[in-house]
Amino acid sequence: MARSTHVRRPATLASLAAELGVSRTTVSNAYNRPDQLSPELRRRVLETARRLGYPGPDPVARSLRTRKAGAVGLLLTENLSYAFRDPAALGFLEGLALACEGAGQGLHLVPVNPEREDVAAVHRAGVDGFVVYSVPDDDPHLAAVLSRPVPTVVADQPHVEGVDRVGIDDRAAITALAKRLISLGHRRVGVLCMRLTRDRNDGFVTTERAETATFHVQRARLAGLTDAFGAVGVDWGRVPVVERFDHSIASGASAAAQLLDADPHVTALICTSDILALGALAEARRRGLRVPQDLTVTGFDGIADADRVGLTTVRQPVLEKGRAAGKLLLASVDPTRPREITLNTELVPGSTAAPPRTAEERWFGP
Amino acid sequence: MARSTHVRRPATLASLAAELGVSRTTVSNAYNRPDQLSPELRRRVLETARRLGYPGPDPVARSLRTRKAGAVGLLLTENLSYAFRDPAALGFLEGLALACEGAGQGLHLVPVNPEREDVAAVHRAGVDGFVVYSVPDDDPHLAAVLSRPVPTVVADQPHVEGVDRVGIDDRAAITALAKRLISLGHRRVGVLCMRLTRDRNDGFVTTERAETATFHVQRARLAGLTDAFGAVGVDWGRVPVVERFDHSIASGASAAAQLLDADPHVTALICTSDILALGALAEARRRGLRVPQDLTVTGFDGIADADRVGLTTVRQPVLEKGRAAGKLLLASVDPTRPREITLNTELVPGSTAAPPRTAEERWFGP
DNA sequence: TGGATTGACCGTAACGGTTCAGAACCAATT
DNA sequence: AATTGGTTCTGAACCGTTACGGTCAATCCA
Repeated sequence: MARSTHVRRPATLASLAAELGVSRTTVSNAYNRPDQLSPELRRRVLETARRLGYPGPDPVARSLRTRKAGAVGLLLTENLSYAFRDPAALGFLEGLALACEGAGQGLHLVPVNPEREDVAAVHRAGVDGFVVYSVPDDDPHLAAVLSRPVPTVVADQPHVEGVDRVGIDDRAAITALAKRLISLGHRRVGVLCMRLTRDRNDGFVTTERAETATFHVQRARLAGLTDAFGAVGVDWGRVPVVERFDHSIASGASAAAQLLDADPHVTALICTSDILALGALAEARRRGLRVPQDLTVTGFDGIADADRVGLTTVRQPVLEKGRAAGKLLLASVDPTRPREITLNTELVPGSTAAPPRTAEERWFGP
Repeated sequence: MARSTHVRRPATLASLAAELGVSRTTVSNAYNRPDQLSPELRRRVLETARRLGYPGPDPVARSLRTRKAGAVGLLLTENLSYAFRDPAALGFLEGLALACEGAGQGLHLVPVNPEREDVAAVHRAGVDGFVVYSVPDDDPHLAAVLSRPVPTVVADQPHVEGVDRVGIDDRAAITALAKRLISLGHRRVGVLCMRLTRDRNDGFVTTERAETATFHVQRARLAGLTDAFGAVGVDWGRVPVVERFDHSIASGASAAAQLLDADPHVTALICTSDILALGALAEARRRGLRVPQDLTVTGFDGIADADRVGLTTVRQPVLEKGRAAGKLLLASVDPTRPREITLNTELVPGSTAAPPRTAEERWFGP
């Protein structure tokens, strides 16, 4: 297989037109509106194009003129590469890709380094709109996106007034999970959560920090837990909450260790993500704690691996979320579209939650 | 959090300049070359910009002028959404994203429908170059990519003269695996392979079809097997090869079933991908065949799930491949760059390969 | 037959920037 | 006093295309 010869970049629509002795409009029409010129002339145009090595209208110039880039930008909190490792993000991406594909739109992943505040990449992206996936309230990249005159849809977080959004009711979802644990008898629980702010803070979380977290989703989930346990008289100020900046199984394990070391009497570890919960399970195993007999562990998201190990969790429709975000964005011209989509979640009973052992059982076995 | 007021689209670099009574050049410099104007004036420019709701230089117009889009295009065979499900593709994507990120380049996923021959999306993508991942020799989208005057790197397949490429030595890699099976004593083997052409052909593969497959990688792998088994006198024409269009565990299972139904005496199933091999394992389990005692199964790729089940396979560095492709593309200006990168593979012994049972063992147990 | 319609094509004006070669000005040096 | 150098800003060309509003001749219809 040989590659066709490559002219350096001489041919343009204008040069083609000159060569043919027709107007640029006509050449343009040959490509974009075949019905606007005779088949014979069109054939000649296309053939001359081939002969001159003209690759067809330049996409960038076209975009400038038509004010359409044919692509949707995607902004993520994490490094791009991270998105390909986190199952929930991946599901979202798949759904978004599906929507884009359906509309013939490209998907432009914007390269941002979450550590640095370099916002230039956002300004450089030639896109017709942005989907912003799960970033903190004060993300400078988000601000840069919003400053651009293109429609934007936020997925999950944050809530921004006047900006379309798709997500779930995190607070209600985790409240339902908490109520289940409460009805099982758990009162002394611990919480593992994902990062609450842009700054790293691996360790225990004060009530104030929990309430002022700039990651809305985490804030809402913690608030949901406060709701549920507060309603049955648990003093939330005394509930240990451990935060981890990195979202990984190893983080979950170390957070669980830190929490269990500090408070060995907790009967349940409530994790705000499945990944953290998988880490907690690993740590429990390492300590010889049986789940759920000795310790209840719950997650959030409903990823495949959670399913595999029978994790008690909340399933959210991540793929559907991605697709909804894409559709919402692509429907931006339609003033009757919904401005906010809240998807349903589902409690997954799993097998990692059970009633806590009584004091007696603790000492004498079940 | 409230969104800043949004002007419809009045402000442009020119209007800003007019408002300020300076030239467009100066406004442009305020954004791109701060050292070219006094700090005071720059401050005024930026402040007026904010006041007028000017979002900064339009990325598309800038791209037109500078001839840089700041993004790399990625072309895949499958639907975009598929890429997020196939572990090998995912690893590649992660590596590619890493490379792009490092260079501050966006990653533009081109939406192609492999069923249709709609090549327009390729022409519409405003990118500085393309990475083409694993497409058939005769893919029209690839042809469209090559017709564009931008650098291109092909990953895996096909081999195109004059086009940079990164991949592995599929033929040698699978030959090594085959030799291992041969040394274990396998002579009667079956093969499960991925699609060989753009057309669906679920079923047995003739020698001719294998040799003329338009998916170069599959062709090379089958050829590698022919090499190895031919060398020990196995008549390759008699070796059953089953092809599946869809790449999924279910496909692997059904292909294994089809093969085992037709030839129950094979002692090993050689699969050209781990996914297919996982399906073969499932089918073996369903039939009550113990692996590796009753049946040897091998894969190719070295995905995480293969590792988990101890599959005998060939590991290829998918992430590294993606990164190499990205780097190669981004180094296109450098004439001393390598034009082709062949990465190393590694035989993973695993635990799904063992010597075949003898006829006696078959009847009387091991 | 004559007015209206249609088909095929064209000229001009954007689209919104960047770039480069200077101009204007001022201070310092020769 | 003339030269040099540096800073700050400008004018005009250019990037390659498509939208818009035509022109002009051929065809249609009653």
